[in-house]
Amino acid sequence: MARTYGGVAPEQRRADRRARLLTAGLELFTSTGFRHTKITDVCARAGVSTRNFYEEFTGKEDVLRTLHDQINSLALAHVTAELDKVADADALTRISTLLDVFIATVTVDPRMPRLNYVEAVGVSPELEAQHQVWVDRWANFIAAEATRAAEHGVAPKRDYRLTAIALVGAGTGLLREWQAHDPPLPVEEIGAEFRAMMLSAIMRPEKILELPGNPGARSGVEQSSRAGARGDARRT
Amino acid sequence: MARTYGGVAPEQRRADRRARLLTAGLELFTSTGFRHTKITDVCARAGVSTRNFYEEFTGKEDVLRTLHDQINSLALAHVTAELDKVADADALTRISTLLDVFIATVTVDPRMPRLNYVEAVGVSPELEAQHQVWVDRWANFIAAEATRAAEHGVAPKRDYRLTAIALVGAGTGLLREWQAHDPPLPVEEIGAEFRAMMLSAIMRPEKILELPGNPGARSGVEQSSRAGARGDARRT
DNA sequence: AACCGTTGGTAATCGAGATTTTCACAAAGT
DNA sequence: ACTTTGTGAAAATCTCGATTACCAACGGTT
Repeated sequence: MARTYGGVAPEQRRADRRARLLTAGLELFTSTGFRHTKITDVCARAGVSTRNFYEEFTGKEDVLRTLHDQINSLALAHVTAELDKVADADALTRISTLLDVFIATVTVDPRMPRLNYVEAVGVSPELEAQHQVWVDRWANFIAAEATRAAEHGVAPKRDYRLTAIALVGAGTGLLREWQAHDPPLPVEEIGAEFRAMMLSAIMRPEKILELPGNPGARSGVEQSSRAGARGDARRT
Repeated sequence: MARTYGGVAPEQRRADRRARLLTAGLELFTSTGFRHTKITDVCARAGVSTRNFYEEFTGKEDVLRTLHDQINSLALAHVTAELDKVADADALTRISTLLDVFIATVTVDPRMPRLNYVEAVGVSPELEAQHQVWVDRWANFIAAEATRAAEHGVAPKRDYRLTAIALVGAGTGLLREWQAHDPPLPVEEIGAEFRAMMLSAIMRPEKILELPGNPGARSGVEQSSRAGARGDARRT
């Protein structure tokens, strides 16, 4: 067993087919849409037989999950690499770096945000779990940098977990719009907005605003539990 | 034609079935997941035959689109109603109101954000278009309030379109996490975070930060077009 | 009370696409 | 050259769910 075929090792041939399937999947999922792409379409475009498909993946979703992971991993790798290079820069520079590299990486190819933020949503519990994991990772990243900024005295010392989650959401929203809009939104403006929002969210004072006399909105709409509605979220 | 059956007019019976189908759809789409719910499931739970189903809807997606629209419309109605009540309050109070009412409305039932931000994503071009329309509406709303704040001198005069889109994304992200997390995130903290982020994003100065000497990240990663990387996005 | 038009539920059809199996070939070892 | 075995294409099967068609029941009408 394990002979070399066609000049290349079987391992290599396998890897090639797998790579081609992933490429085809990325292309079709983001154009036809995941729901409407058939396995045979992917196989046809990749030049791979269905038999080989099932040798590599358990089904369509498996391909999607792999792509989703790949894209996030790629971005994370780029970000960590850059962050290492500016290991001892000031905190705000590091945050800007994190963000610039992230945006730069995923906007290289509009199919990446499309797959990550549109096609891979609401497909299966497994994929939702995977999404959850990545949101956590990115949020932790952001929170860690924010904490660092706080230690350097350029941001207040507080819990940044929710802020980080909201920032991940902001980035997701911007990128989803970016890839959907026609005419396309300029990448530079997306990046600038994301950066400004992140910096202002991190550097903002604990109490943004003490509402005068009338404290916020209060009326007809049935409201579940409205404690802490004046911005006094706090931990510990 | 048009007799009264079972005591009620046929119109009424139709409307009832339609309503029951929508309720069943909301329940099943958010538990089983849209992909994996079958039309017959919806019919069974609603106590409606497939024949009647096709009298009301063209298919599963039609139900989903209707629900998506309903939820957004509900939230918008609540928000505009409240905003009218504080028509001449100061700008920041209005913004807080907008936000509080929105959060209060959609967190009444976790199935709403689940359907809106998870199940209804990446299903079909039509649904994506509908999503786009709603993002635009909400973003315009936010941008209008921000502009109002600027006119009152509590925020800089600038273009708030992208900021508004990012804020919509932030809200989406927070709510998606909220409905997915176990143990659940406290609603009050979500609201507080969203409000703080919105206020700091709107009130932030034009130039958040002039990067010192080394201007941001620049290196290995291939970058598409990096003009404006120092935050000089501007219109007109 | 018999009739007719409308309505609803059930059961059959129909089609699409995923998964498996078969078959022929090609390449390596002997 | 011959056998053996991995490999790929295509065809066959097989399952599932959407859609349609049919039949029964019901209520008002005469």
